[in-house]
Amino acid sequence: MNDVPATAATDGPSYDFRTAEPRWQQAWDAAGCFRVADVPADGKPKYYVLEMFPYPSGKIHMGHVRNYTLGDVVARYKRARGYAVLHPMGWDAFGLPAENAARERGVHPAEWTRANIAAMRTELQRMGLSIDWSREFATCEPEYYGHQQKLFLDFLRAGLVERKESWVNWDPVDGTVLANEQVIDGRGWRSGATVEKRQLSQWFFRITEYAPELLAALDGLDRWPERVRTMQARWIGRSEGARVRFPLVAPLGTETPAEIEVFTTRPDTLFGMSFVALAPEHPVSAAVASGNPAATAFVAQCRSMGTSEAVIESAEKQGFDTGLRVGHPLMPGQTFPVWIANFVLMEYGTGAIFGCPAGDQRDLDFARKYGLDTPAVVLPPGEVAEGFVVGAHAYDGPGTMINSGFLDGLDTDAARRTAIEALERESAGTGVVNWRMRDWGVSRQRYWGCPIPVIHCAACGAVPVPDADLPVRLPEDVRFDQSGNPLDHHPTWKHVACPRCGGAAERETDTCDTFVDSSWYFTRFCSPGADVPVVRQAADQWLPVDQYIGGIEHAILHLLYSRFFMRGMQATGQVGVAEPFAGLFTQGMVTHESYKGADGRWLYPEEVERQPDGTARHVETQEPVTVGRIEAMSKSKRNTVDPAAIIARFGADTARWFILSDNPPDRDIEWTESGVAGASRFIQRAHRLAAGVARVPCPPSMPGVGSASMGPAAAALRRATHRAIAAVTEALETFAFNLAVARLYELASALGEAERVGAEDGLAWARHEAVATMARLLAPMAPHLAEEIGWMLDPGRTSLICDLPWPEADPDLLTVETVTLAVQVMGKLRATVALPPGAEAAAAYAAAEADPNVQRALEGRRVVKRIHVPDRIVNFVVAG
RNA sequence: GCGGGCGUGGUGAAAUGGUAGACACGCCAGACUUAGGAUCUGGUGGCGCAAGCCGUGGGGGUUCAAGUCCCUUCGCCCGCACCA
Repeated sequence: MNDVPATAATDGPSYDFRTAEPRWQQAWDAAGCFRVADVPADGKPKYYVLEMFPYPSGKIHMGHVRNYTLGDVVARYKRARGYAVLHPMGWDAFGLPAENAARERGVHPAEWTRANIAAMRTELQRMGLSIDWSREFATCEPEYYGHQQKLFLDFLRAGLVERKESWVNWDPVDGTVLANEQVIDGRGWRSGATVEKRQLSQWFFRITEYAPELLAALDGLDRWPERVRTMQARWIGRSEGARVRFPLVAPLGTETPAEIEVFTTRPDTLFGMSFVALAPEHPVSAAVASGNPAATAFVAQCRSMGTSEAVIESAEKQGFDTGLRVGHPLMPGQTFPVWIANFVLMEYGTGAIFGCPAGDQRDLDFARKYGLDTPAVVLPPGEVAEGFVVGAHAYDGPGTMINSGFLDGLDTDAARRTAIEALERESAGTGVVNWRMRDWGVSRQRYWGCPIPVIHCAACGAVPVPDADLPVRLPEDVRFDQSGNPLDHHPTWKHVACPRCGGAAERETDTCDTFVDSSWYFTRFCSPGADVPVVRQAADQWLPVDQYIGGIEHAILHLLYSRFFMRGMQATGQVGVAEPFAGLFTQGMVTHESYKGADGRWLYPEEVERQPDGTARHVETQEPVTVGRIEAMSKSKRNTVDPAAIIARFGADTARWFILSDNPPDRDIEWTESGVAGASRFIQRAHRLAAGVARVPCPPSMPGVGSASMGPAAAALRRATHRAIAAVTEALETFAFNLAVARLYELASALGEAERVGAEDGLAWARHEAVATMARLLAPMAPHLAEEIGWMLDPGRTSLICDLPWPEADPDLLTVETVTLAVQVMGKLRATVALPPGAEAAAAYAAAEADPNVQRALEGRRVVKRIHVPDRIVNFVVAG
């Protein structure tokens, strides 16, 4: 069969993504390609792909484009590999920005949120994501948060929720509690008011119950980044040590404890004690302050100091001598002073420490400043006990105990154990494991959140809302024209009858931290329409999430809370597994140059044009522009590029292709005009190559590889095609999407070369095979183009590319005719030789030695050793 | 301070201990043209006419062979942090 000569590639229409992309999106939708059942019966293995769901701010940003493109590549690839793939999308729709919009623009949070969702849904759908949109939900709708209230009550009944007093950051102007992150230099981030510490009654999830398990199970999360596991482990913060009680020599009265309990990881150094230091918020500090203006002033001063990094760094150790003294359980008759110190944290341990200046630099600085003792107790290896004194630096390493009574002569570890035994014998302390993590306070004095389903009754206390009365709906008619929580100000909403006694009672007006909403949404996706939080069968089918993808910024809180929530849901029988996310991938950020105008204001990229000489000018004014750092896109720096504009101008496939190319997905990527243009050119080129092939009908039969009926160019193209299958598959399996892109560029180049060969036996068939394969390999990354190419090759087809199985490489075609071996002399490259694959060592040496360059390098030298790595390298080791 | 990561061409980056720089951007030269955000071809780590020499932040080591493994040092980035 004769091939029709290839026509020039430059004619014919260019790829019109503007019509093609919506066409294929509709085709996928009409065919229901990406829908799966809650409990499928098709026997396929399951794969649950999830990207962190977006907050509906109104527009998608490039971080979303990257996140959802990465997830879509995985979802489409796994689907082609024969998995039943669950790939849903929803909205993390509660939160403060909606309330701010209400205050600033008078639009109701619900209205604002729903409009944003509608706008963002359209933008996401234009990306051509393989999402089962029938599962979509928003956390702000009662159909979601009502079930969350049910979970809250289940957790309450299971003892995983409790109400307790706690210190909070209170913004007196906004009338609300602030998270630590919302307190900036001691002031509320919105109001600017000085934040007060208040003790409030709050609802807590008892996440500390699971601290040991949340820590231990990290080891099993072998498809999580090491970094994230380390961050979580540090957050949970397990440390072994002892609690030690020091009796007050003269107790302050019956209201105040008669002893001070400290936590220490170094009970071995108890004989090195020089003082006790209390946190300013410690009850004993408060008791001292109540009768002592100087102490009161000191405590107030500590409280006013910010907790920001810079402040801590520069803050000097400061203390206040209370005049109190404590006894020592292991040193009868001795007493030590009790100080209040600004460096002791109420949040960690017991809020009190014993100071051992010899073993802790902080304690040493403090002791030196206030003239306290600094007894040495640990002798570092190689030091002599006689005359050993504590110098400028505390020693916290291992050593031998001195000046420590019955511990003398023991090494540090043995002393630790012996000291704990002694403490326990004296009933003065006990060995304990201390955890840094604290319970999760979820009460927020906000309107736009999930109402906590509890009713406060003067007679019955906090009474759960009966299940039959769920959901507790947010009232729609609320006002945002005064500070504080609108739910509190509502004239009627909170006034209800007590479900237990029928008396007058009040609803809880606090709403849940929005982290609660995102702690179980992935379970809801398994059965989003159910009238219970989750259908157990559906949850068992899909969970855990096989691949979760999102930003590193959620490495701790969101992921830890979700891990806790799954355990709670397991304990209450909702789900069967404990870990929500079997695989986690944290993507890098999308960055861009930043620009500053002559007036010092940030400029958007579209306001700036680069000059040929590398400088930049304002598009309109032509004033010079300063090119700033390349950093994460952010509204404040205005270095953002709008995905909707990019998709309108270049198409979704171009945006997807660019965001996948160049950089590995876990690294930051710089968005550049030239990069996008390059991606766009490839999309057009691939289309053009396919069009050139589609113009010639595909011969019906496949010529045998290497047979006389197949020419060398055809054979080479077939090899390139099958190498591409193997290489792209490997790249997609390992999240090396940038390499998958590179391998497809190579396949396109091979097609281009074949195009120039002209007529050759078998080439037409090989070109069809190459293009058809390229379409399928492109499909996870540039799905619209893939469908378009598939359609061009076979306009009458009824199947979609996205429904085809993943191609398999023919092993016979992965072999090569010759391999190039590097020939080294003493490790230096001297030549390369071409040999058939699998050539024996003798043949390799012979070929190498025949090379003139090698001969010159070996001349006059004695070969003492020859190395042969098959198909790789020959190395001659010479003497002289 | 603690923890993690990263240093490779003009740029983004590749590289099971085995030819450093795949692929792309940019640049250079050429071809073509219905001048397009084209397309196609060739070239492009440095020095050198060449043979060749040098080259993965610096220094040392292991090895026939090191970007890769080990030690050390410098620089940058991210996270956490008065954690007892």
